[in-house]
Amino acid sequence: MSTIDKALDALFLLSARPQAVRLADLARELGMPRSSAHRILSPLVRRGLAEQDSDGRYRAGFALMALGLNVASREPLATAAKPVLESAAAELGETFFLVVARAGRLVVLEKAEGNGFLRAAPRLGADVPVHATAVGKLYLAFAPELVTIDELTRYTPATLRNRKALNAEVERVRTQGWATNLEEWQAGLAVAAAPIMSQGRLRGAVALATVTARFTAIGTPIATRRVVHAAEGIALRIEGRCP
Amino acid sequence: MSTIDKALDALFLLSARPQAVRLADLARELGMPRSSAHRILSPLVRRGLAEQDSDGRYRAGFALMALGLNVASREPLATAAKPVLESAAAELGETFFLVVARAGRLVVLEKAEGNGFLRAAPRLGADVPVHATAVGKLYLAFAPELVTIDELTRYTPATLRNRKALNAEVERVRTQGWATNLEEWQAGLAVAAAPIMSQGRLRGAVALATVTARFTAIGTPIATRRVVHAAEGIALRIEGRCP
DNA sequence: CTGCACGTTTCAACATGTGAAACGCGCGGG
DNA sequence: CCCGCGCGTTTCACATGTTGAAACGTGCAG
Repeated sequence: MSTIDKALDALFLLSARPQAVRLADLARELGMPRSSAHRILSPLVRRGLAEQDSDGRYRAGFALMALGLNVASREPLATAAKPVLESAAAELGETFFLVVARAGRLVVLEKAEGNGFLRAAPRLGADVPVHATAVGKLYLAFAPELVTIDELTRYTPATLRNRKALNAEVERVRTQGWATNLEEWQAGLAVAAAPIMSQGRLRGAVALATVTARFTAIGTPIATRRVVHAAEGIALRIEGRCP
Repeated sequence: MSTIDKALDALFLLSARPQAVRLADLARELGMPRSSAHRILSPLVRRGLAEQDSDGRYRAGFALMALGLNVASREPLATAAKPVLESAAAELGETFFLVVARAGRLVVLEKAEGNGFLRAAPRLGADVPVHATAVGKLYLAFAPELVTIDELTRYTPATLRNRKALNAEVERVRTQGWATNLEEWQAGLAVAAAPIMSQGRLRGAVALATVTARFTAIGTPIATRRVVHAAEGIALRIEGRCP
């Protein structure tokens, strides 16, 4: 294990902790003496990736935030999607977001939240399961090689938990061109999603997420039409055929 | 310079680049042979902090985004501020955001954007200058030890560029309890900001940012009253005295 | 085919990281 | 008041990981 790996271990550990960590604890968890942990942390602190509060404890630093946001803003898909998501969210008053596959996982890249008191508020950069979400079904239908699906974890009673049922659902998604998720991941959460296709390949997906009650009030036809429209709008934008 | 420093150099360089970088270029910019750059990158790639596209070029990885967002969500001030910022933004239709000082610099921690076609859209995690912003003046007035101010860069004709004028302005801000910035940083941008005080200390600032024309239409009294109200609301929330 | 530039791998020389021990400090109990 | 404890930090002989020229395999242009 290289020195860099050890530093990254420390960095990930700090980032995962909600509160500041004492050097002694951090050293114990990393399996190294305090002096080594201290030496490893000092370059991280110097660059602002880690910080030390007044009583000596270490926390993740703000420079991490700036680094991470550079990643998001660098994605042309995210910048293309933002206005489209916003106008869709403003129109229906519901949350729309953009999800893409990276390294086999589904990541929330951009979002525009609805205005409800109760509303979906996905965290940017957060992971989303494959087999229990509308976006996951789209990827399984149109680009299964881009996602890895380890096990069919049961999130709710509605979660599809056998391959046969999931395959049938994916087949349906492929023919109809959009996907839904009715409380299969989280109780009370209903989602409609549409694929963003460009040059014959799946680039990402737009999803509309809301409380099940409001989803049924809106109606599947209108919801799916709206996400399909948004996805097509984004596809046009990334192809440069529409400003 | 330690190995970790070199890895961080590479990481920051990748993050700063809008596009993928070739190994040879990266090695040249870091002043090291390609083999060293390659060895340094491999742990970064393994952890997802860097990625390689199909033609071998390197880019910043998505794990960076997740790391950075952990930092933001860990801040109790940000979570406390979010609903307050949102209701203020919804009420006036203008952008409200939360700024705090970290490591001597002013960082945008949370935001709620307005709904105008032309609107302020600060980037989370982005830096803001001290001497040419409303929030900077608040920090100079109430917690000057938390910010460093290197030189009075001239951003616009309205930027305060001599210490005497700046000190007078800061003095005025201290007595009135809020600050404004009328195109001192960016042409066309007007801001009103109020301090979030808790336990006698400055914890951050709420800012309302909009186009100058709309700012004058709203009027300084109303704008400042709204940011002061929002700042006080956030202060109550972080003290746990209000849900 | 030839030449070039790229990303990657190798390995002896050597710079760099390692960790037990010690330091200075703040704290709480005897 | 002093003692012992645990903390973050510093030190230094030792050994481990890093270095970089060179070579390899590949893809591409002439």
